[in-house]
Amino acid sequence: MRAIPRGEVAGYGEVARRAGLPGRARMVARLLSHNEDPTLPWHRVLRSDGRIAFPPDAPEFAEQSQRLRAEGVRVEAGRVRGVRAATLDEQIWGVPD
DNA sequence: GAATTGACTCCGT
DNA sequence: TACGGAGCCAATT
Repeated sequence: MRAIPRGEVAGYGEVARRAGLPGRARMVARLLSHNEDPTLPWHRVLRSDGRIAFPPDAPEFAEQSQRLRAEGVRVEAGRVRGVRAATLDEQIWGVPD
């Protein structure tokens, strides 16, 4: 997850796969929900459809959007624009699959 | 050990 | 793009 460059994002599934745990997207989500490490760029992790995983009324939603925008990522109504959310495996790790 | 519960994903409408 | 349904995995009840 820390390998995700500033200003880029990745999906839960992507992260799980790169961690050697295909199909464990929910596990990643669970880890994040319990994570306490402030240096972990959790805000760069989105759902497969490129949207923020929180409901728009959740306080985390605002925080994540803000953090992303602070990195130059365009966020509109909980959806991330300008970055491939589900398939930048290659873009990040140079793995063509 | 069955039922429930998510910061999930895929597919058909 | 939005919805609903089914599948999924691990932790919790």
